[in-house]
Amino acid sequence: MASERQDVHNSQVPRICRSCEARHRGICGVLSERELLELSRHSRQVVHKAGETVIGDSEEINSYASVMHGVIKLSKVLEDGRQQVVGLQFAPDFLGRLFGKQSTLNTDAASDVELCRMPKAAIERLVATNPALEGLLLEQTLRELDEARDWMVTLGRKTATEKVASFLYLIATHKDPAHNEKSISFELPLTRADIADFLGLTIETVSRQFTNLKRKGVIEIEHHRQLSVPDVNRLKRYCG
Amino acid sequence: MASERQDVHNSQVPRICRSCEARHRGICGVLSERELLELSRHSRQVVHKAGETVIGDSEEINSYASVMHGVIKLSKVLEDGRQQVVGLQFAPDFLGRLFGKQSTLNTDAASDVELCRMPKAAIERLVATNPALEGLLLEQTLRELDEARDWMVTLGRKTATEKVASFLYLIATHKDPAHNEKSISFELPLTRADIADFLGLTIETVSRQFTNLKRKGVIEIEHHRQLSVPDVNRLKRYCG
DNA sequence: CGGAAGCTTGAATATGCTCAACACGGGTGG
DNA sequence: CCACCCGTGTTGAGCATATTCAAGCTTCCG
Repeated sequence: MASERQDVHNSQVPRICRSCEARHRGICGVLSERELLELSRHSRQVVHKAGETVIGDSEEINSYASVMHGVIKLSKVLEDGRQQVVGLQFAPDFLGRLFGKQSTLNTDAASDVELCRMPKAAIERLVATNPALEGLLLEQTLRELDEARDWMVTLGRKTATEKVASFLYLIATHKDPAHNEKSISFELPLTRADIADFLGLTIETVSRQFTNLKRKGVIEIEHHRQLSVPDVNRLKRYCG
Repeated sequence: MASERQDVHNSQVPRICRSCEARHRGICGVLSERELLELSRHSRQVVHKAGETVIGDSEEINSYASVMHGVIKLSKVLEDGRQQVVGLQFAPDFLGRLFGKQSTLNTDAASDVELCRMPKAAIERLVATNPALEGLLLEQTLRELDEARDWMVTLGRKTATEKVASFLYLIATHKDPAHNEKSISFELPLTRADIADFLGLTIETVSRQFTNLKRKGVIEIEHHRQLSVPDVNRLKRYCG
């Protein structure tokens, strides 16, 4: 699974980048050899355990990162503690609000996570000089905006069952975009609490909707986080 | 108020652009004289009455636009008719999902609206050749994403009163970003039905929360759409 | 004047929340 | 090895908030 990527001129590719997902699909894919070499000199791979905070709200930003492995959870918290998850990021997403001086949200590791951390100034210099990079970030931002707007429909207009079904559908299809199979089995990257915060529900309601969907045969719960969906299209019909 | 802008070489500025808000603050502000001239040749100002659809969901996109005046409402609809407003756009925002082949949402005139419509291909050519334009669009997209995420917190985690207060606060501060005054008076650009669809509530609940806030003295309802807020900071405290 | 659109209000209902108890599994320490 | 605890998840009973359904009001316009 984690086999090393093959480059034509592997010797030219920085060591740190050889087995990196983002190397081809992420932002580094649009960098020249020279740019990549320069950037890699100042980059560092970092690991976070599930639950750890990567960057807290209103912390100063002095680096960006690429998600290499795992799931990142972006969330906002009201003064009295109510929390809302406003985005999930998977490999090879770029992490960090471009041009932001300080963070406006919490960036947490939802699962165990590997990141490739890059200095803020270096990225911003590259964005200014490499239109392809700027274009790629524009496309990611547009995609995130699309996703956010889809999610607003879920938050504002769907019932609890539909919300949970929509979440499961999101995860199921994201894991394996080439979903030619009717059935899918996967592990949830989020706790029930995280799912609740994502859906604007309580833990209890999420749990009830899981058992609800299970009773209807839409999903099978193998082991709390380990699920399978016998028929993805049937699941989709519960998404509202 | 709607006085003509003064340019150093006004003669070089296309006639159609002379009294345009977007000319300086919007996308046209980053175009060269030559680019602007070329673009203006293929642009057309269009007017839409409140309630009219500018672009429907899944319609093919063959133009972008700048908002010159009025408020645009972006919304999504579920199969059974449930609707969610996912964004509002004001002058001088750029309108249209870049690189999209067909629309993924409804674009409606919330108020009477003036747009400057520009051919899709022309804009995309400019984006590809003018990094400043690409940068400006990236910044607008990032701003929209920030707004969408703020709104997700409102949709997912706030009570009906907080939602309505948040909406009023949004409109009040957007009208007059230099809000040195304690009190503000303004006209709502949306009907109760639109507000409900924006907030994920029913019309009735929105109405009840208006009278609720009125009774508490947080707002004064002069004439349905015409409101005044005696103390903006007091309103803010109801936003959760 | 009649009718439609937009808004408000009331009463009954339903959906999801709160509070509380319990189940399960993994880790720690006696 | 067992006892215990803690984190995570499930389930139940009662309750609160927002919805539904229904009626009525005002304003605008033909």
